Amino acid sequence: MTPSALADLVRSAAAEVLAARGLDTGALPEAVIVERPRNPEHGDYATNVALQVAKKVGLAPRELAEALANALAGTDGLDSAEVAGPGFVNLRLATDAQGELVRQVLVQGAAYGCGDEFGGLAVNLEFVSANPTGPIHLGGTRWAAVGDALGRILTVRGAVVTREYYFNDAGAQIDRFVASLVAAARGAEPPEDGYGGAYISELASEVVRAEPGVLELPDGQRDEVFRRTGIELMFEQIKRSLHDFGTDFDVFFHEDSLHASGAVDEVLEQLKRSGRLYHADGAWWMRSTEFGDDKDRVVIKSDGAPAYIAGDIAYLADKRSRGFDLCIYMLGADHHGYIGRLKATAAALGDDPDVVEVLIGQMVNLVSEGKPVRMSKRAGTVVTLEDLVDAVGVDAARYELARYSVDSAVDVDLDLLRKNTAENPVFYVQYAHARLASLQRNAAELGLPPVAGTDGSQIDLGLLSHPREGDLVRTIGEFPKVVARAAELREPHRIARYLEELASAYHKFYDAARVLPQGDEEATPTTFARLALCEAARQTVANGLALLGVSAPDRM
RNA sequence: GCCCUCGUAGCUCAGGGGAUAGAGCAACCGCCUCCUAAGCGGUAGGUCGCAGGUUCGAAUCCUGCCGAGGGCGCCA
Repeated sequence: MTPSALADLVRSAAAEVLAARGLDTGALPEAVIVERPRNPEHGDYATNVALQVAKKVGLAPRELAEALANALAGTDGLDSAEVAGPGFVNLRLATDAQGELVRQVLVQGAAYGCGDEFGGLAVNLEFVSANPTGPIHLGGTRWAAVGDALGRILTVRGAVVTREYYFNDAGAQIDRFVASLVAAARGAEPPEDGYGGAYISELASEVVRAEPGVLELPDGQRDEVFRRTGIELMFEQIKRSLHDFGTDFDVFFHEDSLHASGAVDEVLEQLKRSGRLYHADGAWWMRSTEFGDDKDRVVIKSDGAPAYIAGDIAYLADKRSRGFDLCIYMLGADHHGYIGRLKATAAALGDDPDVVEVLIGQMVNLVSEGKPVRMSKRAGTVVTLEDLVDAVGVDAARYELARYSVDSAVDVDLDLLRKNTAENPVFYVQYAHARLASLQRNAAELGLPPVAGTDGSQIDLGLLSHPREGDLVRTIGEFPKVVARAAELREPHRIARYLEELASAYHKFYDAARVLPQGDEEATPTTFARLALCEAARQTVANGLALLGVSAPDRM
């Protein structure tokens, strides 16, 4: 029995109890909470529903719990239902009903954990979007790992996700980037406010190699060549490192294209016509305060040039015109002021502000010798995506960055990276998968029929009666709920934390129970029941790691 | 000054209305003639920043304060 089936069972029993007493069944919560108590004495599962509704319907919590327990007692698949504490009902499943879950995982395979509560919602997920003026640094790397995982998680819960990267390839920032390239190519010092890292001179040489004679062109033409070629080379480098990191995008959107196509002018005209803009102090302002922003925003500067936000407005309009129901932006904490502005933009465009959802993640800090290291392109202390991957590999890097809530700032310890340490929890999880894969290999070598790919109907899963077996089954059973919750809250780290729990439950089981026959022993029904359980565990670990974009190795 | 996030074991962090607050790492003591010891068991380690409030019940929700980080441009 799955946890959700159990929850349904509890809810209908509770409804019957209330109805039998002529009480309002509407007092019941939509989703009854059935959770796994941390104390095993409190049963396999426990529900607090009696505590939640007793007051509403005017009953003592324990009295209601008592009635609920009586109604549940004797239900098919339940071994016991007992009242405890202030009004909890503790439940124990019959072993065969519990083992049924293993069969479901075998049948569902890679689809175990999927759901459809998003029902085809078209989601635009924009993340990383680092400026194309340099390589992806650690902050961007965090979003690459978390955003990619979120995309996978939303997808398996029924959303149709488009992953998008917004290149800010217009404006003064790019001008400085180009000027820095030109200076480097000419062997000059980088300009004030320019970029001076080693990658700049390498890029500059590449431009010269690709376009010989560029330095002899008149300044205007020369800069144009550096702009076009330099940006293109930088793009390629960024795309390549993201791809190598396992993060691919459906759309790389160029801010420049919004200006070139006239989309910016068009949307600004539209806003003027609809009275969303006003003219003051020589500039055009958006009335964003009317839509909850802190202050009105300049969208056309007094020199006539569009402000940065103008591109954002046109970009959102573009996303909506492409049919997205929900536009998610993943931004760093230094952009939290964007929330109000982007939502106001949606409102100004005549949209529901809720089509815009901004996820703010805290910063990634560098630590060395216990002290924070300030990242600086000039000082050469920028750590890039490649640096991280070189130090620990893609799997460890992705896992490490995805296992923390984005609400908490992450400290990356440079010394630890240099040590190439094996202290990362990713190994704990991957090792569980490798052990499980190894079990299936060994079973095959013993000539046992494979469990994977069958529906397990020939196997007596009621034999899984050891406490460690029950723990493992129930932990596996939590997976769909965890994925759903991660999708709902946009919190991929829940997957990683769950996997650590699952790996732990497996390692404990493995330690306590022998799976394969030893020596001259024959395979028994228990052998097959355990092999099925192990295959269900392996499948679940593999599905979870896939959501994080981390490999599930068969050997380590 | 205003806004956002955080403050939980020595360290890094989960848990975000439920029962005796958890994991990894670090420390200490045990466990491989046997399916992968990158594992398992045990010991030790806590005023969940502080003070009020809401509730049958608060680490969790609300208010204030303290501390840390990040924002508050006609920059992008």
